[in-house]
Amino acid sequence: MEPIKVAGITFRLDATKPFYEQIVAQVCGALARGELGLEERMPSVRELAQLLKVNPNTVMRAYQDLERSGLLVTYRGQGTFTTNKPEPVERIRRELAHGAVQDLVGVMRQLGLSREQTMTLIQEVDWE
Amino acid sequence: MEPIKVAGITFRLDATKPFYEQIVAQVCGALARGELGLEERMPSVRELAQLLKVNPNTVMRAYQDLERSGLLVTYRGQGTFTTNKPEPVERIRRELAHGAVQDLVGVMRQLGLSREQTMTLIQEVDWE
Amino acid sequence: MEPIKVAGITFRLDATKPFYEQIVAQVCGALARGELGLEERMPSVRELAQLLKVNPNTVMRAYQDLERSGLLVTYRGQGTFTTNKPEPVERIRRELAHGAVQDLVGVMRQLGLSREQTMTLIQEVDWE
Amino acid sequence: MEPIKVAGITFRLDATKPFYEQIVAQVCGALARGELGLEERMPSVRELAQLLKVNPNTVMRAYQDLERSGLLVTYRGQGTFTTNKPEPVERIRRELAHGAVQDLVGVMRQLGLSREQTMTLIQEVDWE
DNA sequence: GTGGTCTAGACCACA
DNA sequence: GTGGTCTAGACCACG
Repeated sequence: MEPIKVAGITFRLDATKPFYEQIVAQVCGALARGELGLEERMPSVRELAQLLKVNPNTVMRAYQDLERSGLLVTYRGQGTFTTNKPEPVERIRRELAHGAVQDLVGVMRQLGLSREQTMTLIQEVDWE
Repeated sequence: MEPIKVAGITFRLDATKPFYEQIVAQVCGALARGELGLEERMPSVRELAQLLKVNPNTVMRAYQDLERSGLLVTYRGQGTFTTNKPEPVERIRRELAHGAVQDLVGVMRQLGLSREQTMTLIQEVDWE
Repeated sequence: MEPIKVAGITFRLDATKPFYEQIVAQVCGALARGELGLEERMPSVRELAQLLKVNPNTVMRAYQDLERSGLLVTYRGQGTFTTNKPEPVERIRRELAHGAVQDLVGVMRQLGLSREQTMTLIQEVDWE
Repeated sequence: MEPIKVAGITFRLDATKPFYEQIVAQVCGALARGELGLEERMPSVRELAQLLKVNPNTVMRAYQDLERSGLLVTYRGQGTFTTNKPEPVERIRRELAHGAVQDLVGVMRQLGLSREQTMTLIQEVDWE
């Protein structure tokens, strides 16, 4: 519903997609856009769960996914931090962008639309 | 899986999404591209199930979804046919294209990419 | 689609309900309205099937239902005729009307509508 | 069967129509009559299946139909709830009432009965 | 715990 | 032959 800001990240959850995926995506986005810096402390699992009104297991799963991607690291007893290296951020950013483009191209080709027709549709859509 | 062609439709199922959704998408695509004409007979539920090596219930669910969208009609005891009206096909085509563009824009904005950067990525990708 | 007239009966079949039910209903209707008289010869199964472009089995089933209701009688080698007694016609007419009213009342009560509200709705609908 | 009450809904299943349609109709009715409120939790698929002594798939199909009509919403892992908006309820209510009246009028006209004769029949029938 | 997908196989209504 | 309903039971994703 209404956005929730914490530690430079703006979270906005809706029921149309899995919560943990949305958390992953929004942390990725904040890192990719530079709103969330490197080596910054993340809210704790329980803290974030409370803020977002979701089950702690859900946040846990999101953090685990993000660790697997190299975007977060957990220091035992210290908490969870964003990576100190820019490479994983860049890599994930490229992967996500590429995947999204591939998904679009898949649908458009299935519908028999050309690249030009697709570009026109993207020109017409509101961006901001 | 290797693609299976029947009645102008090419089916290719994988395990990443529900089978019935993939069947729906591929029938939609065949109609949208004109490879599957209006008022044509669809393979029977049992026949397609056997060809795709899935359960008849799975095919039936896909056919029922397509009927709800107005793309298929069934005549009692006669079988299932594509609609004789072009409007539903055009409508679905537009809906799918619009949805795919919206999904892309959502991801790109989240990553902080501009419309121009997105267009460049689309220019770079192989289309056919 | 377009109505087909034969022996005082007007047939109009659509795909939304079973063909045999529609044939039964339309023969009943023709009798109830007096458009089809008593002791009249019905078209043969094969003849009617051809006219209505349906399977002869479908017409057969309709005739059997009508025989069971006492509206038709078959004389071997002579063909099928409407009953020579007015009672079955009146009885069926009452049964059908009563059944239709019961169906309506069932739905209206389920929706929590009163008899008065129902009467108002019926007043508003086009009759002819 | 004897009626089964749960969460403000009274279920009564018989063999004359598909179970899932009867479940749909009875949930619609409970919503339309206000016996089932907005934003209320529905019994879980498995729970209702057990109560009604039907297969969970049958209940699920009913719930999915109701979701498509906008009467129910499901939250991942949380369960199924009635909508928080009154509009879909009103819309369905009108659609069902209108359809039932149309069905009645169709039969009555086929039997050659006038609006007045029909009104008389409705006056005579028990309502509660 | 929740709903969702899928299978295997039975039985029915309709043409 | 066609589609449609239902069951029993498995497995998965999500919270």
